[in-house]
Amino acid sequence: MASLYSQPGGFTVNGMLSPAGGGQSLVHPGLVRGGETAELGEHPGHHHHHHHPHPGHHAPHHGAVNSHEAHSDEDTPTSDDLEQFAKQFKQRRIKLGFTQADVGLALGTLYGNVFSQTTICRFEALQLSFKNMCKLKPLLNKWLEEADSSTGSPTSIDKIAAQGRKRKKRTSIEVSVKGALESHFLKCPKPSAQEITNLADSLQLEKEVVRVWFCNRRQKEKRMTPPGIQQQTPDDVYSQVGAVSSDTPPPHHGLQSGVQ
DNA sequence: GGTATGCAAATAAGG
DNA sequence: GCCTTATTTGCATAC
Repeated sequence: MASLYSQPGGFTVNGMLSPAGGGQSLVHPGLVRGGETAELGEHPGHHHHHHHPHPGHHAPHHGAVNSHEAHSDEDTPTSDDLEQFAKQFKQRRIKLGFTQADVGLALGTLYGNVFSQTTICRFEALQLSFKNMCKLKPLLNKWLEEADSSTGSPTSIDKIAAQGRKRKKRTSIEVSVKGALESHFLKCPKPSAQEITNLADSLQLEKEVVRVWFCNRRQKEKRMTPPGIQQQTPDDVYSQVGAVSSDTPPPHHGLQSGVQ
């Protein structure tokens, strides 16, 4: 019973109707299909081979990514399909006079989940993971149909929307509060439930927010300090000889999509 | 004004 | 229930 999220009924917990702001961000790269490399992602001045707008030819799953569930209508699109769609989507969207934020909001009226301008932006720029792109494509496609089938007549795509938000609104933690959390983290990276409760209470934050903050903070810590790495300053080098690993793995953990 | 993007909340999935 | 890891998503703000 705990719908601690914004109730799809009326008001939201913290800001009410989203100011429609929002950007999105993620990071990189490109859609990488299950295991094959997709040349999506970036193309700073490069070639373009547009071929086949041709249905009938499906994704060449390499028999690895093959799913067997819910593929009612569409199979997994290929990276080309997505690229194609994204481009066309953006073009139409603009032609119809809608902004990315408009679309994000409209998705809320159509489906119940609102998306931010950021997400729409990233979709258009192919900056979401392949899987994520596949998930959003149908929604955007539907909006597109809805939108241009009714050119001229404002249908339902523009309303207050934002009613059935499923995702909790992102909490903005004040700088001073962050500082407090940070100092607690240094003392104790893994506080008990009780400690979290106390901390949440004193900082005037929801317990869940504090718990998640610590989880995320720990993740960040790991990213910053991959195992096998000796955080050593140039000076330490001299005194640490032969102490540990002989090499220094790159501090970067850039995988395909995810870590930032 | 919209749009892009860095940092990081919130979520998903397996323990 | 909470943790971890991987990922999705958006606030805030720079273009």
